Amino acid sequence: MPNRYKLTQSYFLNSDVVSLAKQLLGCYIHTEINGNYCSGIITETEAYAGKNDKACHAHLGRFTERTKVMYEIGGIAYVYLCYGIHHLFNIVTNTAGNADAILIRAAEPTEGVEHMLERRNKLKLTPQLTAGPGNFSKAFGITKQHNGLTVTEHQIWLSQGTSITEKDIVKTTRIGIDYAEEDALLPWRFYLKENKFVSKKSLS
DNA sequence: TAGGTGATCTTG
DNA sequence: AAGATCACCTAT
Repeated sequence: MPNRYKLTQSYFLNSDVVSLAKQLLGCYIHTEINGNYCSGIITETEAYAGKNDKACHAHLGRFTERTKVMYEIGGIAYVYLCYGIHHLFNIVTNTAGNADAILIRAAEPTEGVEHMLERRNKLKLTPQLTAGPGNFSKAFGITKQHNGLTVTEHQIWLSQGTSITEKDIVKTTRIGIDYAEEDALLPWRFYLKENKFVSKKSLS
């Protein structure tokens, strides 16, 4: 694996979840699960801004068995089951009590593609192998059993990537949150403009 | 474009 | 205790 700087917990304590969601683009994500090492470049993220965001599971301080890890200190995983099938991977950010999180929606594979293909039951590397939050998590081997684990040590960790500038980033609305009324219009989904490993290109 | 899928949450 | 909901994906 390339020698890169691992992102430490302090990186995830940023109180500006929207700007951090952008900064994660271009960073590497690594997993080593059941001995299978994989890595990829993060290409698509969404920001969820805690209690004041109608699209966030922690909106209005909702505190349940499922959402409780969102209130912990930044730098841990929030993984939950969506539509009965998909394990969606989020990184909790900010200091404890804020419940901010960033959904990782897609990545471009760099290492361990054979493990991704096997987990996804595919033969060829195509964008849909790792684009879309359910596909991404499955390819990288992330499941609900990683809920609450740090993303700065073993099993799941991130490292610095190439620097990305504003002009490389598309900002658009988040997906699948029509119930969030006016917050559904916030441009809090970010992806790398020239990258094919993205779940859904915005119109225009 | 519709249907599968099942944990989670809300309501009665 | 039951029904609605859901940060999605795949194949017709």
